[in-house]
Amino acid sequence: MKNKYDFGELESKWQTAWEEEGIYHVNPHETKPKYYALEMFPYPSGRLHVGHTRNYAIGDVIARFRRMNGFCVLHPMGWDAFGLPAENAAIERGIQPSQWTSGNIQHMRSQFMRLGLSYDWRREVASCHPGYYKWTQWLFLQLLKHGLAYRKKAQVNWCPKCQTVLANEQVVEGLCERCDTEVTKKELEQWFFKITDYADRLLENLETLEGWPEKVKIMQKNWIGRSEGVEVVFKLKDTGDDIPVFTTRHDTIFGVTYLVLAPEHPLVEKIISGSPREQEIRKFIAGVSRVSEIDRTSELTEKIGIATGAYAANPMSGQEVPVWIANYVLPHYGTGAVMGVPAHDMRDFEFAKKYGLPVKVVIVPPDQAHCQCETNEAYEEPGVMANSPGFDGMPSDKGKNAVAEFMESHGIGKRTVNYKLRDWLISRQRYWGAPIPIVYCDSCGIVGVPEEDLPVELPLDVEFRPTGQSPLNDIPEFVNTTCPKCGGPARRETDTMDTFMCSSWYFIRFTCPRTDDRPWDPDTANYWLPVDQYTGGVEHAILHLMYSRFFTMFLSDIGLIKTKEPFARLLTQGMVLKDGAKMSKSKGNIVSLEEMLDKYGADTTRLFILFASPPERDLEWSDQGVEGASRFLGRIWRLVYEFQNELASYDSAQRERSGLTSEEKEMRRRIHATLQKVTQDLERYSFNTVVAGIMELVNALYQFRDVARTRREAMGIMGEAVRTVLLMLAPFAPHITDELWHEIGYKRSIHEENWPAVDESALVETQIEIVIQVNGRVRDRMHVAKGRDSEYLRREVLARDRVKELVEDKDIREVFVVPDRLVNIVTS
RNA sequence: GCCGGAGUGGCGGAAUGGCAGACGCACGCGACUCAAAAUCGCGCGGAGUUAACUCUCCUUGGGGGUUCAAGUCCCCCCUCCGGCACCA
Repeated sequence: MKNKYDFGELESKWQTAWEEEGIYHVNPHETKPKYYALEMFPYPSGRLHVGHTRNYAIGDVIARFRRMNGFCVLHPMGWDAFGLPAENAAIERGIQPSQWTSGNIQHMRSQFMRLGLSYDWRREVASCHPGYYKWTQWLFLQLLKHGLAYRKKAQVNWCPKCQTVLANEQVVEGLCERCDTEVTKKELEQWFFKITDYADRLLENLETLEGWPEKVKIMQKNWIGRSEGVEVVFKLKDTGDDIPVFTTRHDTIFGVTYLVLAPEHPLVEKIISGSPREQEIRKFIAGVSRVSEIDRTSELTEKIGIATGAYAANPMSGQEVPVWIANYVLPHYGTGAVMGVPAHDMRDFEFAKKYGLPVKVVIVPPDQAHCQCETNEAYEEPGVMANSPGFDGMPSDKGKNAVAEFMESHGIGKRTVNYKLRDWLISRQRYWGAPIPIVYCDSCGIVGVPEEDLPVELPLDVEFRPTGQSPLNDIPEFVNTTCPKCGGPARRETDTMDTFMCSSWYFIRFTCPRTDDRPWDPDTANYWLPVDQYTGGVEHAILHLMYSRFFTMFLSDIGLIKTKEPFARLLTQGMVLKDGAKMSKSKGNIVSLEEMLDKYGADTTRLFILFASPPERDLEWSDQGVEGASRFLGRIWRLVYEFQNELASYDSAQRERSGLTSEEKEMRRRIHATLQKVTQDLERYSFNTVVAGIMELVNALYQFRDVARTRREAMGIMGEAVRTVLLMLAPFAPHITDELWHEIGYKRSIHEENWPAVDESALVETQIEIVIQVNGRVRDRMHVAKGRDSEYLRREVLARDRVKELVEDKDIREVFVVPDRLVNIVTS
């Protein structure tokens, strides 16, 4: 054994050995309970950074801990390999997206290896592989078959210079992220998934996800944005057209003083054409639609509107109110028309003040007898209805029900639920994605590619023209095909799928990564699913995690899997910061993972990351902290080195447990108390305190070295301690622990060992320290036998000289005794 | 604006309502060494007090409260971080 910890040689040695022996390979097991540990698979951007490392280090500790606890652990890794950066690389460097991606995957896989992560690499998947995206396409067809995939016109972000569609994330402050051209909007036929059909279930099921952070559940809840209200119909005065309006405040219906339509509302055209102010209004609408949706929906944007000259009748009061058009009404939410109640809605109030529209108070605060007719702000709280014939005096919450019932019984409105959640637009005018398996035929229309013809393969050798258009359009062999129905000439869909689609089911594919006649084998998938522990960044709290839930619900509805929720427990780890800020190239505060691995090795890097901060909190990078982690591993190395011969020859069978000295007993107590704490802390993912606990034990062992040398029994305890330390540390620092495990005489890998059991008998303490307080302040302490009752403790404490001195001239009012803990004497 | 989360030594961070500051970093001292590094050991919130073992007081963003006892529970306020943001 070397006297010095030399991580470089040792780490690569074990990585090779583990891979050769396949110790992390897993298959369904008949008797062991299953455990599916998963970390979010990365986009192969080029290299892993320390942020990734944190994610994967956390996941690896969880997987290894479960494995040692007798679970059959599925722990796979793969690549979310489609996406835009590959196309940018193609344009910038003239390299094929596929080549660029596979080069990155190779490099990053080797980085994964260097980190010593316990993956079953036989199960690796890449979403850009035809064997994978064949089934992504197949899933698209299932959605199509069940009426959940449909096509409609939608506005998309369009860069006139690049001649292409941009995703929202590619629009930076209204400009194209690549060429800084102002982004415009364009109507295109797009594919959508009807995720809104699942809105209620996505919301309701959140309550069943006990292992999810509250924060993520709230974010999803807000995103779904369910709101209950009524849809009530106003009639246009001249034409008699219906204008349905959605409101959650139907108790304020008598306070309506105007109606507003979104500029995109279908009735707008009919109302304005031929009106005397037609030109003026058209100009206004054009002005509004020029603004991007992001700016338009910002609260900061000034509310502007224009009167149409038309009037509509309030179905409850019969009162006629002017119809306006305004930028603050959104076409996609509710009915695209809003009733204006300035007295009880801040936005309406602001708008009414600006344009001189009347304010009519119909809700009075509960504590006010009379209506306050001069208001300078909207009263939005509940109150008592007023100026509402037939409903006056009703509390507004009751009034809502009464109004809704009245509307329903008179056929002028009905109760409705609205959601902020919109259908999922999955079309991308991109090359590097899974092609949408659709064919357009002049006689048959939209035709799904037959399942047996999948995959629709992406041509790999493509030319990127500076037009920025998807190169698929330029490949006649791809575009031109025959209609699967009629055999006539047809065109292929050239759009590809949103990459979130690829990542919405990969956790199922991992259960059967090489099955090629179906997406997965149901029995195997049902054996493994759901994922028991999912670990990843909180940035995916909404999109990825909600899409995956949607897919899982759909697949369970059509009987392809049993589980209704994909991830039983979710851990969202915090960011890695340097100098208080997120690492970024522009700030120049990047910590290079490669450098860390070269300089300190994987074990130290992992240990530091897990020790520096609790997993869900942000982590401040510290080079000195890394030094500390490195020093600790060196300390363990030297401890084992010092006792190697003795440890190798004293196996556990020779361990003496009776007739121990008090010092020896205390050492054994510490070993098992630490083991107990570490086990508990691992269960609750408190990795930083686990490491701290092991450090404390090692510190104690350094103090115990001289005792250990005194006799055989003591050395036996040293051996027990070292073995326990190595086992506890194995999930964190897998290389050094395996090396030392072999150095003390074991032949099998430490990663195939079981988690040690706490010896309860070692924990029994005979003497206990009792804290003595006077008026809540610690004034003394004493040692007594464990388990003494309150009466005994009270007597003993009051008999002490120190206590007598302290309470001398005062009356003792009360004495609180917490057995085995503390005594508090309260004096007057 | 709304919804989350956090605020504890010089720093990262510990603490089922029961000894605040575990563990690590930084720093100081000692041992080893010709010397340095590495290592091993000791100390380390602040103020005061004692010749000394000591003893006392203050201290978990600020202010109130509940309790024998509060970093922890309740109310109000401040700061920082994250998410949402005209959703009718």
